[in-house]
Amino acid sequence: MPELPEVETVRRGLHELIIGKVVQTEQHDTEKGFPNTLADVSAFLLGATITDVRRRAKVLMIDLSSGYSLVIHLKMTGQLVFVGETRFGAGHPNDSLIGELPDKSTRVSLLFTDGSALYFNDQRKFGWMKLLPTTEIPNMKFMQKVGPEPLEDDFTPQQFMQRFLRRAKTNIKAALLDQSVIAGVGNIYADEALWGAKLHPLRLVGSLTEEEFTLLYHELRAVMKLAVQKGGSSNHTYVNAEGKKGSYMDFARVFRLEGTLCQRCGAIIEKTRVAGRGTHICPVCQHL
DNA sequence: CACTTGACCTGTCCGC
DNA sequence: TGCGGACAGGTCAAGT
Repeated sequence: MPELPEVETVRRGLHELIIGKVVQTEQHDTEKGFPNTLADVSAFLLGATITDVRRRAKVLMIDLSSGYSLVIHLKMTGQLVFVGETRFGAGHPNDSLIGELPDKSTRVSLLFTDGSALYFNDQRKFGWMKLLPTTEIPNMKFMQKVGPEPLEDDFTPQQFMQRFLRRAKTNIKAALLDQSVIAGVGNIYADEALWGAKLHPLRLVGSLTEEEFTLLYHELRAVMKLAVQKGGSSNHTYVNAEGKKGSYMDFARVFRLEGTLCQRCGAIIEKTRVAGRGTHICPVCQHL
């Protein structure tokens, strides 16, 4: 499911909904195949108040008054859904895509003292939720190597180009997806940004001109900003903190549009495979 | 070291 | 209607 815009949408929703809530009980999936470290340290979870909800790259952090944080990666199919003013297991927003919670893909349930709840659902179990001291988060392996946030105001085209040149001999799509180059880009927004910059995904990073890097920088930021504004993109699994979908796909220009006409030149959009991922291009605009 | 590929899981869709 | 295989918005460990 989620790339930076989707995770940011979830973060904003949770920030509105769960700050100040006090954790009363917690249940988690103990099946193998779902990695989490909640069991060992639940003493730092129960009775704690939620103080902040943050994001770095595609990782969410829910800070607690105990000095610990829930650190969450949704990977492909993870969802964090808040259910307000109900009892455990009862009810949900009327326009939600989510049925009654918890359900068979619920991995973690957090019940708050006011009767509301937060559910971590994950069909494919790639996602994870860990509880660790807030001060330890920057020491996580992922945090050590992850690249800069592309939407930060102080992120410049020069930085952008320099980060990519670390991967000069691979193709531009693989480099965009590499979290150590730039944080938060995934398959949707990689394809959308490459179309915007008229770059073929197989172009070698080292072959791009400074002008092409600058254009890609602006296209990537524009696409991600629009997606945040639209609440992200939704397939059948992505939902925000209220269980609702985002509308970016209404604005997509190539992603999952194979067989339709390129809005820029009228050629037929094609789907191929690059860096092991389904890849959508306009074969005319985005030449090698 | 840089780069590519397979593995982790479950569900769905598509062709036979 | 059933079955096999490919594939799904991510990342890491292993391989070359």
